[in-house]
Amino acid sequence: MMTSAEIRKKFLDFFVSKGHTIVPSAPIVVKNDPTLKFTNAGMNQFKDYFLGNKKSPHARVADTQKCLRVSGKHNDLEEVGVDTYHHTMFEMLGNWSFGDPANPAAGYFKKEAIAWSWELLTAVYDIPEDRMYVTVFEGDEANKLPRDTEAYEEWKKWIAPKRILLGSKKDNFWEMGDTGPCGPCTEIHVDCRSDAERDAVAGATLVNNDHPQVIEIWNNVFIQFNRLKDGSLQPLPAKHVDTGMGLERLVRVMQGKHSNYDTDLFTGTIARVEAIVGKKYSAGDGIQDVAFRVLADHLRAISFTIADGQLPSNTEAGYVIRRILRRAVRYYYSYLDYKKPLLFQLVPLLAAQFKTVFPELDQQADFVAKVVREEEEAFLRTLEKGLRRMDDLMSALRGSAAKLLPGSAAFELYDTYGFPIDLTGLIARENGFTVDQPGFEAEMQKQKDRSRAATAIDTEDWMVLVDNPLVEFVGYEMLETNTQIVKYRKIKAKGKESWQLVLEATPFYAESGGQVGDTGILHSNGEMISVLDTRKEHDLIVHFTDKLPSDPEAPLIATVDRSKRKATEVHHSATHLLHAALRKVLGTHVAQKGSLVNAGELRFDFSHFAKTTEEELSAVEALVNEKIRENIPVVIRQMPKDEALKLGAMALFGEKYGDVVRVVIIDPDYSVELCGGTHVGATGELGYFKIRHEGAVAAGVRRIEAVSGPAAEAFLSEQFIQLRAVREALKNPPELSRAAETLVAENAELKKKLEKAEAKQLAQLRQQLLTQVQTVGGVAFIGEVVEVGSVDALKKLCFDLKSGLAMLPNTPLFLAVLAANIEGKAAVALLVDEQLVATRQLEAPAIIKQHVAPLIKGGGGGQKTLATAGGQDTSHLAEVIAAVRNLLAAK
RNA sequence: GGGGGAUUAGCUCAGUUGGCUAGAGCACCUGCUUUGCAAGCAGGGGGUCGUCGGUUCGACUCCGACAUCCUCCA
Repeated sequence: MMTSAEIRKKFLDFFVSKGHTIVPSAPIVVKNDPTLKFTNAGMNQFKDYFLGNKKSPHARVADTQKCLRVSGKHNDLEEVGVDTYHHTMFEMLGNWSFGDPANPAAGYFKKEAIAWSWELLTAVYDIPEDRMYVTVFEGDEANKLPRDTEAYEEWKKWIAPKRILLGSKKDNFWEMGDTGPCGPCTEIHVDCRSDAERDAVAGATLVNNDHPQVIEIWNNVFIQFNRLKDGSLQPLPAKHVDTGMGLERLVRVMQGKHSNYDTDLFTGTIARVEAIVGKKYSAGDGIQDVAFRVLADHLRAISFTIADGQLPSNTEAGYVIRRILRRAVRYYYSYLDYKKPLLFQLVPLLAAQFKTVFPELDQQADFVAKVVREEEEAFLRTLEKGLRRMDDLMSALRGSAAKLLPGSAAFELYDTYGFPIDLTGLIARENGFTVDQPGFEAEMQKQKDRSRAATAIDTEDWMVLVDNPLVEFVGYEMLETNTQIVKYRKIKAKGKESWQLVLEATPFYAESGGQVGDTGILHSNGEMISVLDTRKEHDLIVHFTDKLPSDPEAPLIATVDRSKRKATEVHHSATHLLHAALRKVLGTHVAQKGSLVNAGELRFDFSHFAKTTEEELSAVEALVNEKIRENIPVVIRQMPKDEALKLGAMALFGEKYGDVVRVVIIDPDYSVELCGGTHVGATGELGYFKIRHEGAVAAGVRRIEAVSGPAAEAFLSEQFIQLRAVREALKNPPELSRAAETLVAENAELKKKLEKAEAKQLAQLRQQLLTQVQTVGGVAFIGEVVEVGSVDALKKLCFDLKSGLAMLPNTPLFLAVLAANIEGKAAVALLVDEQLVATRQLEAPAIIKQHVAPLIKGGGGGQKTLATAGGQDTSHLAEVIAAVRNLLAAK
């Protein structure tokens, strides 16, 4: 039996023998494509070739591509692991031909693609012919699409006609979007059922019918049309082949298994999980078996995505990773009864398994495991919190007859505390409750509607002014150029209208590699239009503006905001110097994990396992500043990627296949990086470099915030001004920090002394008041206007009378009222004996509100035995005392 | 980008219509007790209640902005 590694290798070897170049898998995380967060098909990294934006350096290419699918019509995250053949992360084997009308012999089309598919499957992989079916596009009159007779004829050379099935537009016609390159495809299906089953039901009837044992393994797409906005099809001059074969399914067929999880791609992980949790996987439909499959699947998605540079987070792509990871935790927590971090323990095994295919995981295995562990621990804490909250909710409802947990409560748990709904249901059932599921769904829908409404963007069609333009970025050399609009479109978001423009030649740098997009001005016939931002869409440079020139076709002068660009370049070059310095000081394990470069500062995230010490940061700063003073010229060169790597260039994540790269060299022995950004001419332009802050952003990831150039100057001078102000405030002491410490300590001591003195004064006042006790209506009464410094002191004084009054002989009941003028405002405190409250309904807050507050023009309240009041009028304090006294006498 | 929640002692958290003299447990310090496993008793220190504004006689509490963290949705 062939191992998965052999099967993968035979695929690649086979296409090498057919003149293909093998390219590495693109990262699973996608940059510069607003429509896509993750690579979800083998063709993603070649999109620009199909769209005609770019020309491929090789006509024939093959690879195995890491893909991730978590949503879409055929792949819902919640379904993965429930069945035996859907995955979040999978490998797509593919072979491509990029047609070139100028050199048709370099590529190939249907004839070769079909013949080679057949050869590989039958001669190399030995899959029996009588288990295979192929489908061919039947045509679609409504869409004016012809039947793919060409593919049909090619297949007839190899396979019995009864095994060639016709397929509908849904299954056998492939389109990237509503417009653009498209074409018919032909799929190869394999029937893996037993002979008895195959005799009973004809395989042909099960093709494309979601049968778990009759599965599609290979799709060959023939891109031959371009669909226009009006729906019509134009034949493409350059025809392409785009194929994809899921490795996991292929291996399952070759190894004769009924489940992808029984192949050697997954059995290692499952065995390790069995050993850790002490339970057995039995390949069945039970929830425990689902849990094993979920872990085996999700581990791959999480590990490879983190290795490609995407950390779990609460937005966008990072959030997808977090969700996958949490789903895995949920399953082992609930169904394998394992309450500790588990996934991270599996990372080394997976890394070793894929060491030769996707070495990036093995190279960062420690880092990935650390990130996963941290994330697991965080979620387990969240679960604990949720469990506590659930207990509260249920004990509040315990008395109710229905034992129904309201949907709003379940949603609150989910939405605010991150507590998964299925776990809520599980625990509710264990406690004899049910969850109002429809109520939950309704709340969820409300949230979705709200979010969607807030982000609704209405994008109109591109208005194309120039066909097949020469779009070019000229901003490396100049900051101003004559140009014109090539196409534009209107965007509506949150009731605001804005415009996106594509220019023929543009000096505007589009946000990329952490460097922010340029801003500036477009001059058109005396009109000035502000460019608010510049961003990339695939390889298009899109300018964001708030209006459109009155004549869109008029020539333009495009001018970049020079000072902002300059300050940004300073920070970009500083980032390279910093990166190199970190590797020199901390070690070569330092790898870039994220970067932000703008006019005001730079932010650099990198992998490192300990806090960077003061000494290390100083050393980094010193090294960068030394390189600045050396005034090293910044050399930028285009060269083949291999040559750049030989030079020691740090290959950053986010690089796709493509031969020529741009390399930024600041002293070949110091810093060599692949980079598309803009830079200063020589390091001396940075002037000075200063780290402002260092901290952690995630497990094993540190962040440095720093400034250079004018921003550094401004930062230092601001710090200096502050320091001078402090120094002056402290009367220029010889040792500033000591003086400040002494001052703080002295201040605390004085405060304490003052408090003591005030307390003593209050004690004296208290003694004095206790000698002035009168008896009113059989109650010991103190009523006095006093002089104290604060409302708190008055309250304390009044409260302290309690112990003295309680000790008076023969007078078990007491009442005290004190009034004071505090900084021009009236303050009153009233103390009532507990028994007095009970027997005569003399509640302090009531007295305060009804009898005291009106006299001082204010309000008040408190507890039954002690209440306070405040007011603006201090002229009736004596009357307050009299009023309370009269009230006591009357009761 | 849009919601929800949180921020109180070194740590984990209470604090119910605005007015309890800002609290508990753990940790810390002192003393007592005790030769034993997460010891007991008594006493004590420690707080700009995230920041800044506002409302009010009075704000930990209400309102607004900001910051940080958690969480869901897009």
